[in-house]
Amino acid sequence: MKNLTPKERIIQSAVYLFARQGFDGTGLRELAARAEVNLAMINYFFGSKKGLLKEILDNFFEGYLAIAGKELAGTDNLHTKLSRFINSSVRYFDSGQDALLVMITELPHDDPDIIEHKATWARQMAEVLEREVCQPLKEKTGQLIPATCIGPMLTSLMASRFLFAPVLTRVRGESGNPVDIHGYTEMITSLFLQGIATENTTPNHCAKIQ
Amino acid sequence: MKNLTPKERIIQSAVYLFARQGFDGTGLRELAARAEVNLAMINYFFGSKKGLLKEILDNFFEGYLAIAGKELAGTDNLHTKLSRFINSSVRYFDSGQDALLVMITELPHDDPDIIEHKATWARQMAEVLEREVCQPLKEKTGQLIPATCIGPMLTSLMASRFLFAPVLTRVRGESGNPVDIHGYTEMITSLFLQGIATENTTPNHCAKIQ
DNA sequence: ATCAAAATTAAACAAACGTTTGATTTGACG
DNA sequence: CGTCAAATCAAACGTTTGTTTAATTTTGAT
Repeated sequence: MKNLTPKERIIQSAVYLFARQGFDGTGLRELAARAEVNLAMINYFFGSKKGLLKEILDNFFEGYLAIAGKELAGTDNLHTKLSRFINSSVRYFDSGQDALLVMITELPHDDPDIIEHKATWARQMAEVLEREVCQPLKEKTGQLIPATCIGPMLTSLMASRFLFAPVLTRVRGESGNPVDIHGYTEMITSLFLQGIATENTTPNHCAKIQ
Repeated sequence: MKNLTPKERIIQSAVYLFARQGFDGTGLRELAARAEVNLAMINYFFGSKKGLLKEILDNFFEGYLAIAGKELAGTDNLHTKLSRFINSSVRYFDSGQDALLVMITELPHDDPDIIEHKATWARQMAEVLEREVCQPLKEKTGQLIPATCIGPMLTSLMASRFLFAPVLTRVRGESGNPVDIHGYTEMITSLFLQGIATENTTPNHCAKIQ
């Protein structure tokens, strides 16, 4: 922690605190203390508290969009591409759970400074999905499902474990998470591609979950 | 609005503001002004700001749990029960979008006063899911998928449209939502039960999941 | 009409908020 | 060594925060 630059320490501490207390629920003094930085440095580096939030959101979206661009592009079949995308995304969410939570909890808020910022990222993501998922889906199966539906659905689905994590640890008590991150990824992939199998009589009995 | 009791006006205004600005981002004076109520009445009725939040969360969870209890119980086959549950839940989310957003954005926060409260509701929900979904699923298909996974997955999936709504209106520009609430419900149901169909030639498309 | 309980009010409280200022320290380069 | 810019600091700015107090009005039952 101490080998990081002050700016990095601020971001890291902010992600940690914003995820647990919310953006408005975290004071800059508490943040400065945790980052072991003088209070004034936050405004010095980021201009304002909102500027700090913007940088955090940018960091997250940049990585997420890069994954979408990389894993969904190409001429492989949709099944494979989506499988790859879910794998990388869940790993990305897992490696930066706090940043994911900050992104999601700030998602619905309508602060004019922030919402256009989020919309810009969402537009780019929708573009990729439209081109690499929705179009092929339409051509192959005739399904008309807009990117502005499939994006939120996929993201929410993949994020569910992390979004509920703080509550679930209380629900399950002392026993740890019964499903590891790999099992979780398989669950999401299987669910998204084949749905919950409610019958075993189906000819295509796909991979048993877990 | 004015035919509501002061207490009802406070809750209604709080849900509205909390959904758009967050719990900590909303001041009690702004809230009191919107509810056309004296500032002190909030603490008079709810004890504290947090007490108000608890009541909002209670209202939401009570309705959601009731739907789960009603639609998932019985001896109908899983497919039918889940279909019913998704239908009712999405309608419930849609009719109280703001309350849903408050619930979701407050979900990850670890305020000790609130988190046990949320865990209590989550436990009850997990109980219903375990009994009515996970057990039948195990018996019929051999799938071992815990309620603490399927609950978050289902809830997040159904909530995705509303969680992203404030951003999506900016993404799509002036054109309204291209998918109405009925189409959305069908989408979620189809996805959850059958997955995204990536092929129109169905037989054994179950590729290796990474 | 009376009276106690409930509801409503204006005013004040200390604490915490985000931000700014101006001085001081640091580190690299000529 | 001197210098300039970046970095860091303590201190204070004016607001706003959630909460409490005490007084007042309204209500409903006797």
